[in-house]
Amino acid sequence: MGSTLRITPPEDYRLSRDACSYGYFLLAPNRWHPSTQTFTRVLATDAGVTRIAITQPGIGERLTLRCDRTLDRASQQQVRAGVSRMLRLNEPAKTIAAFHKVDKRWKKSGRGRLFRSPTLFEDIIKTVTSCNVQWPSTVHMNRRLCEVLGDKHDAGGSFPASAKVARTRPSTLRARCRFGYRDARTVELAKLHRKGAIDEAWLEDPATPDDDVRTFLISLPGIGPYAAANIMQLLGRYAHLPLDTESVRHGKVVLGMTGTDAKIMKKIDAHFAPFGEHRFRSYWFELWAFYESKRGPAHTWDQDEVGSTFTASQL
DNA sequence: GGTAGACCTGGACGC
DNA sequence: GCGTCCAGGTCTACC
Repeated sequence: MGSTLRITPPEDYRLSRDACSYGYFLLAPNRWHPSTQTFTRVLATDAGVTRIAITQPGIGERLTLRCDRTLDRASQQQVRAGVSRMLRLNEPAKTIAAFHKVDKRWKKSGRGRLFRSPTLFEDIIKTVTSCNVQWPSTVHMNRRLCEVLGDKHDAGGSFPASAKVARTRPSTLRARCRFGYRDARTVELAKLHRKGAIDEAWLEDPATPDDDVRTFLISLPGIGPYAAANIMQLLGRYAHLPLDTESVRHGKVVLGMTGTDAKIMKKIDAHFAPFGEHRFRSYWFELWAFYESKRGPAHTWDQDEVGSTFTASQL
């Protein structure tokens, strides 16, 4: 008999739309179940590891979190905080409306929130695992990382805490999690996080300028311009675009751009400039709409199939 | 400031 | 089954 928690989301919140909005919802330990429209994941708390299952009966209605073990008050708070961060429940309807005012294309569907991880550390590591590989490798690295280093649960491992990764040998990440040359960089990132050198409050503080955040992130091992821009959107800073080969494909195929890859990236940057501080969301939902036009709505995707085949060249 | 090449892995391809 | 090539972003050395 486990605990059941309930969270009241913003009035426009729709779980199937807002959870299935960014690729990380497909990465371990996250799992979306299309047949029941349920999100599950194994989550570590100070009191132990639990599997949570999140459902919502309808738009704006309360989210139900079913945990497979009974949680004490402190653990309940940790679960609530993690789920709130992951599902962007702190983004009220009015900030989404502000985005729709700038980019009216998404007003009807209501898109605006982007899925992320329960912790910044997980977002950073997931970003590193998405660099210089195709999607199936990112899927594999995250699954192995949870299996090898996560707290064990019948439903799979949790995402490991920075303290655990910091104690891990780079060779373990390389040999057992297929991290390749990202091994030492990942351990170094974990050490920096564990000792408090990555200050989430400062990074999320609206008073901290974007340029300062970007400069800091690029100073971290394994983080370059693409990864920094991606982590910034995960932090809620949407003014920069993480430009990669996928952006170039989008520029060519959807926007009809021509020229070298470098020129197309500059054109994309300029193309989305009018959306200002909402730039990334306009860019991303355009990409997402393209994927959904090929594969159907994201909340219907089969996770195993998408995990093994989802690459831009196959769309 | 710009650029070439190395870094790893997994998949595609040819033999 | 084996070898080769390629895609992917970051980092370093070099101009």
